[in-house]
Amino acid sequence: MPTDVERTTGRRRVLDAAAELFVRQGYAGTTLRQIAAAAGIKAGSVYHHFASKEELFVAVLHDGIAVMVYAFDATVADSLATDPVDVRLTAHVRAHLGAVFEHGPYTTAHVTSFFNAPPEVRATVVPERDDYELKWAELFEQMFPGVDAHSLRLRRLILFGAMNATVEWFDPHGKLPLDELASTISDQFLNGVTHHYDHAPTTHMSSTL
Amino acid sequence: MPTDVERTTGRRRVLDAAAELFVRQGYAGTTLRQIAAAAGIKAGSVYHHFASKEELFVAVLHDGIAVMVYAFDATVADSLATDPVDVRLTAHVRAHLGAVFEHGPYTTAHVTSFFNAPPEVRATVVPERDDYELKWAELFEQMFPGVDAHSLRLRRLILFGAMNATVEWFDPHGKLPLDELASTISDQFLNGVTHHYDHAPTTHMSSTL
DNA sequence: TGACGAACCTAACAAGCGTTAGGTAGGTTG
DNA sequence: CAACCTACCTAACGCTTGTTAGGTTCGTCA
Repeated sequence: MPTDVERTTGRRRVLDAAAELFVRQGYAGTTLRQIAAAAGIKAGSVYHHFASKEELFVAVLHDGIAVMVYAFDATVADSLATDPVDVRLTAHVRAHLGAVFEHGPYTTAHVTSFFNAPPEVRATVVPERDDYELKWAELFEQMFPGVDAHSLRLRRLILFGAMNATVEWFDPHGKLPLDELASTISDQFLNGVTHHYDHAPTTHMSSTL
Repeated sequence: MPTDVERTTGRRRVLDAAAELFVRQGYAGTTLRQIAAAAGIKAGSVYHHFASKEELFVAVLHDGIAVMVYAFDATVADSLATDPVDVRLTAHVRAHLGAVFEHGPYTTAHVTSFFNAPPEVRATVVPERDDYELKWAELFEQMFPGVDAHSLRLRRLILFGAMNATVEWFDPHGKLPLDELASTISDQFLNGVTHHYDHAPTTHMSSTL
């Protein structure tokens, strides 16, 4: 039973192997010899497909964002602006998590190893990253028209943090379905914990010691 | 005007320098020569204080957790179990963020470079990490007594994700005060966005295209 | 005064790193 | 058939890495 890496060939196989290793070990922590071995070739042969380790890494990050952008756009195309906010948000959260957990290690690699990457590498990917963030910003403006821009940005970053941090604990092959995770995060974002078990928001719900 | 690193001496100075570099570059991306240079000594001299790079890194992570635990316990001591939930949660969120942004780079280093660290290093710190998580788990059980354990764990992980991800975008020297960030995250967690600008939760708030 | 330890230095080590040059096997195309 | 391309290999390069051994400086303390 071949793994995803073993099924593919050539350039794509190197990318797959690299992404998987970058996820766990980061950019600096992953060697070209490790990548080559995981792809079933020798280290020098990597240079037939990529000019440098840095270029390979950038290609992985690039693909990671592309998956996210595609998932976002597909969701926009699938949903109506007249849909209830909770339905729309859940769909987009689901799409983002789907990009992270269901489309290979590319998006995951982006989430876990972008921050620690060398500045030159980060600079290359920042514009694409901003594009994706802008999509969400516009979605939020549409969904929450009354809220001021600063506060809305803050809330959006909080949601992003919650979504991306799932890579550190969520197991896509575990008991909890991705759909459920998505709707929980969406519900949590819109209504909070309080709403869920007690209808008096915010004040004095537990007086037990 | 000496920086924090320049003020201290010896072992502590090495730790400070190391933590600061680990934050930005991760474990593998940071060299002993960089650390030594930032601490104002030579690479070989680091071994007078630490037996290996790994031990130095573990020491940084250890201190990072210690700061978090201390902040948590201090908050418990300062607040009453009869306080409203929002007050208690805000205080704990504030304490966690304070640990990250106001007590040197130790906790930040822990947040940004734990995941990518070599497995042996992670294994060393996991028990201490679990202790801290357990404190939060118990706090949550106290604050939200009606909610089932699985759901509560999920919500807690979502909050953790939101809090820890702030290291990637929040500027402690910027316009937004840490207090405000803390109360926003706390409010977001308890009540959600919806509650904030519209009292009809969850359904159909925007019908604009 | 002299012994001692803490804090640091210099100089080097083996191993591993990213990278390169030049070569080979096999398929495709004129 | 010859030319060429793609996909790899071998073998090495210069450099950096974590680490070590052996020395120096300097304050403390008996």
